[in-house]
Amino acid sequence: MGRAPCCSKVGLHRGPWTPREDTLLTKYIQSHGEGHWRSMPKKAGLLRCGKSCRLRWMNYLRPNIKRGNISPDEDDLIIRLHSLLGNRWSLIAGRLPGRTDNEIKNYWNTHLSKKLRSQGTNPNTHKKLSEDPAQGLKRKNNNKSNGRKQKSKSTTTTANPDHHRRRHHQPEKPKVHLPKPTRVTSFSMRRNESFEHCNTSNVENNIINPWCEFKDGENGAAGFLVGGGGGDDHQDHDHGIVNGSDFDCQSDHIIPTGDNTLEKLYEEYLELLKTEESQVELDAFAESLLI
DNA sequence: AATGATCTCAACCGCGAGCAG
DNA sequence: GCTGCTCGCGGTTGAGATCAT
Repeated sequence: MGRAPCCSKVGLHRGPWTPREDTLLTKYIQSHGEGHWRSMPKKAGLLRCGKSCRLRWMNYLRPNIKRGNISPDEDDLIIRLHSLLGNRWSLIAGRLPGRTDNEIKNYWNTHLSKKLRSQGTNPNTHKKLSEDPAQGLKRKNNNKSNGRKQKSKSTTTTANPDHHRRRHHQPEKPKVHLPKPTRVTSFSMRRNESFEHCNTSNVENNIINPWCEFKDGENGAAGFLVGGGGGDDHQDHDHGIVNGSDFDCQSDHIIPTGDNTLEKLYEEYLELLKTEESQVELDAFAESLLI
């Protein structure tokens, strides 16, 4: 890719993972747990850098990762969360059990930003393009494909027309405070502690409603809402948030994306927007994510 | 069927934060 | 407080897949 490697990788494999490498990594982690990424490849017999191992595990090999088939509800939630959080993919992924931030980021860049654009909404600001001085042209962080000639087929934009119509009947959203991106860590965990030491407590506690946690303002707010997403580097275990892997087999009944849970989440979000103090509350909400 | 254009997404990168010494 | 190491995040890349002509 043209850039110098971040560390010495002489003799290391790069590019797509082979089934054998996947097996080696999976078996190693199953018997030794996560963590120690730097030394892991050597111990596992892999000619990969630690970063690559971690990425592969977090995004593809972990149990309970959902692949593809992003539902309209998830679609909707991603857009809503993006309007609130911006490009904080790990936080957004933390709200979508089983999804990784890399997947959501890709999905946003390849599908959702186009969809919003085709609907006359600036995907960066979530304002109507006609009302947005930027007109969706000022961009740096946007999908590079935006600069490309778009195909006339707009299949990716119309998976569920009714669904999107509903969204755009929403009242005009006030400006949402988007805090500067920052690393989010809600509580410390010793680096060499395996996640098994802390993740189970969340499942046992069965924290389900993140908005209650948010309103609560106690540890749970940071602990849960700070969704160190699934992501290519998801850090749920650090934050004690609940996501797909933490849900384990319970995820389907805790946050089934097909039922009205997502709607409930958004309804509560809308309630915030309706109030006069919504800006203050949203600021507080956004900041709570960064605690 | 061939070819070029465009899209998708797995994987890579640099940066910055947290932690230990 | 400083330094070095490790990890996590978000942006970017490019090979392969898909589409249009």
